[in-house]
Amino acid sequence: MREINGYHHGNLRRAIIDAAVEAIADSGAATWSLRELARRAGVSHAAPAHHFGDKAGLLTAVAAEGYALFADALAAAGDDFLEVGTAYVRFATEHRGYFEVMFRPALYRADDPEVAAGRAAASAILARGARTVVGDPGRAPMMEIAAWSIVHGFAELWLSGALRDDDVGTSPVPAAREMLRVMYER
Amino acid sequence: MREINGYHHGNLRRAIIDAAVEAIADSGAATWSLRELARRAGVSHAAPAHHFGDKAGLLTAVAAEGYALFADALAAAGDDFLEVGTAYVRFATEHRGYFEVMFRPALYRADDPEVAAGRAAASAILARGARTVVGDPGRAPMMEIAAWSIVHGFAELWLSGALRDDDVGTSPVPAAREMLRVMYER
DNA sequence: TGTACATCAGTGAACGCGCGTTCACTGATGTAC
DNA sequence: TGTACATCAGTGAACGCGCGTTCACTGATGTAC
Repeated sequence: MREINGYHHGNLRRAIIDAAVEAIADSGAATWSLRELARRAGVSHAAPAHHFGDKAGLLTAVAAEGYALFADALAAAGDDFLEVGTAYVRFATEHRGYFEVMFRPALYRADDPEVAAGRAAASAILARGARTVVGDPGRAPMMEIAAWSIVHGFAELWLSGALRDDDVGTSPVPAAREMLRVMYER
Repeated sequence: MREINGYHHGNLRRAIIDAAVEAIADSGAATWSLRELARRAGVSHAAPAHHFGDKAGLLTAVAAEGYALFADALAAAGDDFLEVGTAYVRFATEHRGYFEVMFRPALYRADDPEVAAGRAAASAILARGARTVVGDPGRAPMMEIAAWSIVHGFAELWLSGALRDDDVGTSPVPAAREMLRVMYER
């Protein structure tokens, strides 16, 4: 798997998080045990607890890292909501391991400061993008929630397989872009 | 709990499903064991396996019943998408135990015929409603997916607690109706 | 109406297993002198 | 440069526990005669 130079792993924390994200993408956030994850990462079964305490601690780290990556991905898309919204769906589908944890706060410690900061950053960038498709400013708050809902809903529906029969299953990102274009382009 | 007349429970299947839906609404679909559920339902620990085989079997029954209830709830809302969409969010928030299972097909046997029938029924009613807010017929397929995404996304965001800071948390149904009005009313 | 029997929903003891947790230990690395 | 020591990431054996599963049994109900 990863190179191991001697007794110390060097990147055990990294290896465990990567294994967790991979396992979640494969089969959900709750199907595996810490021991199974340790096997997957090729480390001793006591290592995950050593670094993260318990499963919630590990998933808190996954959520924190996920929100940071998510904020970066949205920021890189610019201001235009068609681009930001497409980036939202791209992140969800290409990093479903992170995404599935991030939006299931019962799995982790949602009040963790690093998680909260990442979530706030992502939320601000998304809201900025959403403002570009809000017409009447009096309707802004609801239009922003609608914009968030549409990209989030598309992502969740695709991840759950619900859109697989609608010729959207194979390439969610272009389909999402097309949906946003049809919906928002004037 | 429920009345038990003698040795035979009479409604053990019902009691187990109800306990499952309640447990899922409380803390997610994967946090409990069949033994814990049996304790909750006040039956012997072997009873769930007796009726459903395993957890996937039980969750298949939950999904099947959920889709049937869901289709009924959507049908009762009529044709107007503002009503159907609002009913979608109402069902998700008032029956989150069912809803959370229905859209996580990894938890159950998604190819179960009863599940498939209920899902098809619900989908048809939702699509009929969505057609009332599609403008240009050439854009219909994508507009229908957008309409589904917006109500599904709102429901998921509310259930995950993501909208709790936006003054939407306490009463999701009126907020959803308002969102749909702002988005779709001409 | 009464008896005998088949059926089957539900029970509860027993099992082997994988789990999280604990804890003494290992050994690589950094620092003081 | 060399030695001694502290630190700490990571190990692996051992534990008690709750789990799913099995299986012989219980007892309520329906049916045949």
